Amino acid sequence: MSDEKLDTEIRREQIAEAVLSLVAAHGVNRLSMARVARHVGLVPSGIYRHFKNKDEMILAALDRIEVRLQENIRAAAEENSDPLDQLRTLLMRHVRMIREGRAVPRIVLSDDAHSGHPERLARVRQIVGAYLGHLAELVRQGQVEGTIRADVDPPTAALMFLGIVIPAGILWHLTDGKFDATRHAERAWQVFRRAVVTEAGFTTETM
Amino acid sequence: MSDEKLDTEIRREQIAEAVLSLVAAHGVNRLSMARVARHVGLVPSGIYRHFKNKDEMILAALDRIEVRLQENIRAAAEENSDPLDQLRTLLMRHVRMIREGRAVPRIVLSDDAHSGHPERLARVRQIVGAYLGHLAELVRQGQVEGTIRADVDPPTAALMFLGIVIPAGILWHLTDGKFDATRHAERAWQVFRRAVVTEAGFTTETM
DNA sequence: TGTACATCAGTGAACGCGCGTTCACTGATGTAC
DNA sequence: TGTACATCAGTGAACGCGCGTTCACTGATGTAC
Repeated sequence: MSDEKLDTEIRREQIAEAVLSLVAAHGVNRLSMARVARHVGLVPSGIYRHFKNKDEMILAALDRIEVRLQENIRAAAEENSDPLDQLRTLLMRHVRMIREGRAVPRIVLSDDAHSGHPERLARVRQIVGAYLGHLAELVRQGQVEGTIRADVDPPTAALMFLGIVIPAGILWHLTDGKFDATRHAERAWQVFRRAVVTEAGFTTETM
Repeated sequence: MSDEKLDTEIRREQIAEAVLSLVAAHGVNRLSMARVARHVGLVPSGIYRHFKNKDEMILAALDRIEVRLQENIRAAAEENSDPLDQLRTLLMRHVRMIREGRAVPRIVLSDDAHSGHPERLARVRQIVGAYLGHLAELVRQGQVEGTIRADVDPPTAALMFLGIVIPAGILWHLTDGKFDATRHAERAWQVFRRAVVTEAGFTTETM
């Protein structure tokens, strides 16, 4: 099939990326060892040189998802100092992730596909939990700095923030990309922002 | 297996309900003809007396989901006159649906499981679209009556409303029911309401 | 009320298929001498 | 610089399994006479 022999570290990365792009295209359900193998130019059994089994292969893909989410958070923090601006940047990055394939939400949110695979479920729970924790921390920072209302419960706000992104992703996918996720995110952000911002935050910011 | 012979109409209902409860318990992925058959006391091939194939069986389950959603809307309209109160009632009914098994969101939102089944996808799109339309209409009514801000885009508000429910359902399921969806819904509702209500609506309502 | 018959829900064996996984193998690559 | 060898990524045939679906059948039920 392929006449090249590649180092297992390179292959592992290649395979994990193949998993992400196949999930983006066809969903977790239709992910098979044969498809993944074909995508990287191997024969199905070749995958087993690099991963013990399908579960471990998917766990490797989850690792990469975690990295991407952390990169988002870091980039948002670098580009903005104000927590509300960081949230806005994160929102737009999420929309881009949705439009670029939706692998991340698709693999993270299809609990269905993970049921019966406790390790995967635990990993997803951990990734989502950590991400929500980051978001809540941003809300808390905004409260300390006085731009976000003190009476907002940070975990609630964090989940509501995902509540802009997740349904948008679902609708985007349900309509084959016809739903305008960007426009929804922008409009929803205005509404969300109005609900959590203080007068101080309102006057000092532009968006 | 079963010594009873039942009318096909009764069986169809029974089977569609079995689909819903099995999806609630194990997800769309693990739904098999054999499981459904066992659940209603039949042998797998027995299902084919009542449905042409698996797809048609699932479409029948989708019909029942649509009915339940419409019942929710009707009940909310009967219990409240004010659109904002109707939304709040719907929210709490959604939370109850989540806690009672999550079959509705699970089957509606697992686009994964529907990919490669165009009829199912189209039906889900139609059900979700109609439901969002109802929600947006409630927002519009509130604007006419002056309790909801005129500058809120009704479809955006409708999707944000689902943005309270959907992530709550996902988290509830991801944590095996440990996440308190009711509390989240109540807190998120306060935030959502504050973002869309007018001063008139604020003073005339209690919640 | 009793009998013959048509209907049709339920059965169980069998099918082809795609799946995840195994295993003995091949042969390219890098290393030791 | 050239040769022998160990390593190990990739191969392809084979497996057992659960799946959706089919089909000839059985036998309970309701109806016509």
